[in-house]
Amino acid sequence: MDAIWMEPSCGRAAELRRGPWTVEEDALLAGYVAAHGEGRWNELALAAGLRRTGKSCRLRWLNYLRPDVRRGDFTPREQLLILELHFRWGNRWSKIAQELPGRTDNEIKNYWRTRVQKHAKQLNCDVNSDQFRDVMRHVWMPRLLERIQATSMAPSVEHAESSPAVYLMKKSAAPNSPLAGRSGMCHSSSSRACSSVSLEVQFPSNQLVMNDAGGAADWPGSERRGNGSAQSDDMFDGSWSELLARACEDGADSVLFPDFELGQDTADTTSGVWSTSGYNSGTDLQVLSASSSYYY
DNA sequence: AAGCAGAGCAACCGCGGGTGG
DNA sequence: GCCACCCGCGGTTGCTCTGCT
Repeated sequence: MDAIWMEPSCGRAAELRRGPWTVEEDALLAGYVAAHGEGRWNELALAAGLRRTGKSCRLRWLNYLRPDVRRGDFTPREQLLILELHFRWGNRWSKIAQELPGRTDNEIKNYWRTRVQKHAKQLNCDVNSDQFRDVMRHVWMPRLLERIQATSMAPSVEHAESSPAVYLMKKSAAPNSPLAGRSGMCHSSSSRACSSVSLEVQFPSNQLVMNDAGGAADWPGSERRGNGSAQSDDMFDGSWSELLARACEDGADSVLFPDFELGQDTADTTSGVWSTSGYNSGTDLQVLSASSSYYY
């Protein structure tokens, strides 16, 4: 890189290194943190003999070296949670990351920017527009729920028992709901599109720690990138993007979204009623979980 | 095979909040 | 109350890899 590496024994103030971390630097940092713990990053950088800023050390540790950091594609559950929490908190990446064990704010932020914003751009929608939010609420999120449910129902899938307890029921919007109160939400001039979706997904405590990307292999338009070892679970890929493009171009009223009616009583033992038919029938949706309630 | 463009991700930067002197 | 320092967060940049032509 452009910076100069100097031996730690050199007494002079050395050039600070920038750019990608080397294996040696990683080992130094990880070893020092293991021995002395996190925090006081500037002091740590000096004591460990790293020619890095404290900020850089902290970032490297949190985003890469931390033992519990989890890598790989986001599962449908994680995608749904990201969408859900972004509705609630906006670009509060670190806050969102707290709800996804093993995932970093940087990773989530990158996901949002590379996947979600990319597709918003493809649809000629602003990612923060009500139009795009409606598409996410009424198309993407139900589809994710469907996939989560489908995965949990597959008897041969190893993680079937870890499916989230997802309930969905029709519910009127909470009066104090920020989303319900947002002006311009009814872009399609349809009152049914004004439904304020309260989504809520409960994950078993161990759920997000495991790599449960199974079941995504045959999703149409799934793309491979990077080392090619992972297959995307991106719900916006391929034909789905085309559908959404039509939705944005024509307006929700003129597009028949798939009816993600899933059979009742067909899921795991925790399954209740879940259907997006509320969208078509003019009622609001709510996903309930056994743990807490999210109201918009 | 080479060049190009786009996607994804790691890392950096600037700012604001918190804390201690 | 003020200042300096540290930490954490969100936004941005730039490098690397892949696929396409």
